[in-house]
Amino acid sequence: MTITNDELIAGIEAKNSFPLDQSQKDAIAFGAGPLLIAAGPGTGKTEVLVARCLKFICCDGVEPGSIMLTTFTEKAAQSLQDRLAEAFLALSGMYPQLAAIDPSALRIGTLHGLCNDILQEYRYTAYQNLRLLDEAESSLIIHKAVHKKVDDLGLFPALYAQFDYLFGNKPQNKLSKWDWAFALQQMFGRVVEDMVDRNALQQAGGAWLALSQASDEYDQALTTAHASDFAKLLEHFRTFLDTGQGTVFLDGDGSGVRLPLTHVLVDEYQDTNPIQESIYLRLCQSAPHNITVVGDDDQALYRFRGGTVECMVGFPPACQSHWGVAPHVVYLTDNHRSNSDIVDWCNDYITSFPQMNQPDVRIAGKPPLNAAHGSGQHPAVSLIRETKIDACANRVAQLAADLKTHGIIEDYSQCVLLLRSAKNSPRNAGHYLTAFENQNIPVYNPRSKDYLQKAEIAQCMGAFIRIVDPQLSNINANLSPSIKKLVLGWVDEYDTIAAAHPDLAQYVTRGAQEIASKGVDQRITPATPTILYRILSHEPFVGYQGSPDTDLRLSKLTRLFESFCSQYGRPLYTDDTNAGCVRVPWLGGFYYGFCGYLEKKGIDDDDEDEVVCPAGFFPVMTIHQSKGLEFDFVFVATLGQTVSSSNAHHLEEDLRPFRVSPPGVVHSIDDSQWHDDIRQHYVAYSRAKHALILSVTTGQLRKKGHETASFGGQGGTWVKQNVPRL
DNA sequence: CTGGGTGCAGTTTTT
DNA sequence: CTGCACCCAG
Repeated sequence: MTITNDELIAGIEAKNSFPLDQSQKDAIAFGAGPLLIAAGPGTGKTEVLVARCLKFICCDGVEPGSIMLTTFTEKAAQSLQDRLAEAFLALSGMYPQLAAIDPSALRIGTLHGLCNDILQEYRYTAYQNLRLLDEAESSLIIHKAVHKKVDDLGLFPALYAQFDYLFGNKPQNKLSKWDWAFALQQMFGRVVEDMVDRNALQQAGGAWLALSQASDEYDQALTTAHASDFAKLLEHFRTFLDTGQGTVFLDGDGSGVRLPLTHVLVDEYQDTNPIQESIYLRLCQSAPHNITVVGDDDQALYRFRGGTVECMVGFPPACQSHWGVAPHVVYLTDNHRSNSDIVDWCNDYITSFPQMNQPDVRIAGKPPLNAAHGSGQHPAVSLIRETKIDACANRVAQLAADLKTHGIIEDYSQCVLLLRSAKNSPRNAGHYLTAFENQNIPVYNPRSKDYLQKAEIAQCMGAFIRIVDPQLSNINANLSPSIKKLVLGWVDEYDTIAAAHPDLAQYVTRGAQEIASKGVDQRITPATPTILYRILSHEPFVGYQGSPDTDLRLSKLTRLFESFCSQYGRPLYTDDTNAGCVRVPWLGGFYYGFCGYLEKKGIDDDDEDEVVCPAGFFPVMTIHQSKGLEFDFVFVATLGQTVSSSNAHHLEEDLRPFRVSPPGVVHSIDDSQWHDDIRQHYVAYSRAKHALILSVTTGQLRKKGHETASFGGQGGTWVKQNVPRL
């Protein structure tokens, strides 16, 4: 029924048609107990994780239903699932004895997804009939319900005094309700994700007590709304694990109906947060603690959402203190991605900073990357340097065009331009986008699209406003200029298309008339979200259907609007005192709450397809987006920024003394802001296969190693090689 | 190449 | 308010 480890390795190698290196084999074949795989960029960590999972199933005879495999994003989970299925298919073709195995019972997904499934599956009482809120919906609840409670309790001054960094530089008297809502949301999330002890907060008094009281109000609001947010989901799951039902989940029911959970594999462990760490350690509490964690401590990018590399760096001591065993550690160092000059450069870069050589910053004993490929003929790491950004941008675009005309690349999608922010503004992608346009190079930049300016959104919102507030009489002086501008822009957009779409115009006018004809406090039909759906059932919206972008954008809008309506009341009523007018408080909520959220936070376009970049286009993306990807020619720009701390750094530090389980590894804000900035550059630089080209202005280059993380810790003296002109 | 002044714009993102 | 791009003077 099973195969040997050697057969498995041979099978994987035959499928890939290239051999695995020795550390990859070691990682795949390691037996029972905790395993830490420290995998540098391009070392095949996903391959190893998939193979190790197959080893459990095909060699050790572990029931697939006893294995849990988690990753960080939905997209990564999907790709893991695909690769596992593909590899298993190949293996069972080679080894017929595997045919009896059904790998579909394996639990693969994001931790959030799996926790949600399991809690539903076990009908966990505290999680029954709860609606899982996305970030926007949770903001709306805080804006609507929690803000006022916190204000009534008089907690704002204490909270502002302690958490002023969450408000930029705004003085307290200038803060809007949304400023508070977003700040509170960050605090609440952090309290849960860092497993902060509420009792300890209470006893500390002052701002800490205020935070604890505010968090209670949020909990109350969630209970009232029968809802949970992402962080609370994990909290529920963590609690569940210590209940009787949780014991059944962990140990099985003995009858074989519920299988015990015996093997856990975690990808991207460097981005794990404390509550996730606690879940993983609890899942593997039974000996022999079969947990495999994979990641690269040098590529941690997600501190802003609670991830702390310290979980990964501190994994060996955590195993030691929880279970009294040290994990086996395997380093994957053979880089199969980049030309050896780039590998050398990356090794130099990451080690050139004294900050990275402090203890407990990187995993102990981590060797440098080892290039599996040789170097090419052309310079692999080079510099485009001009005095101004637009000149840099022109040279990048020129070089891209030249690469294409000289046949060095076949398609622009073999390249990428990496930036911290891909927004279309002069500070960010702006100059580059114009330069590409001038060279007639088509650009793929999903993050530069501005959702709210899209015609279909504007037309739909404009039509809705013309129904509920036809004279725009509730857009008063108190509404902030930016919200007003957004809303009036929508109405304009609708007005200009109304004549060309008489059916829609008629529906809108009739709707408005119907409201106008009602007396005070009359119910308006249909239900509020339905009005939006009816608008969308007319032209031009019907004609938009079938375009995936547009569909997705509109469905995002309707989902958010529904959630707004469930908070602010539906159906609509006419006002108590003004006949023929929608309730003024509702309109206030609509403009300040709903439109305010859209204005302040914006909405992102989803990139729906699996393709990284469509053929023929030159991709422009954020470094975050590029994580896990590779490109032949990598251009990196927006370099040279001063290293600075984020809200996440401060919240993490402020709440650390109150954590249920204090972290084993701690760094000061001054240090960790450097670590994070260096890691971000490292991710960017290590994407390149054939060539890495830095695009910098002389001004940016003037900053020395002690001012910016962009150019290495020795004052950037090793960035010498100018890119040759073709 | 560097010091210093002016004017303007204003992160990253996943569940 | 801060920090970056850009400009000018030496």
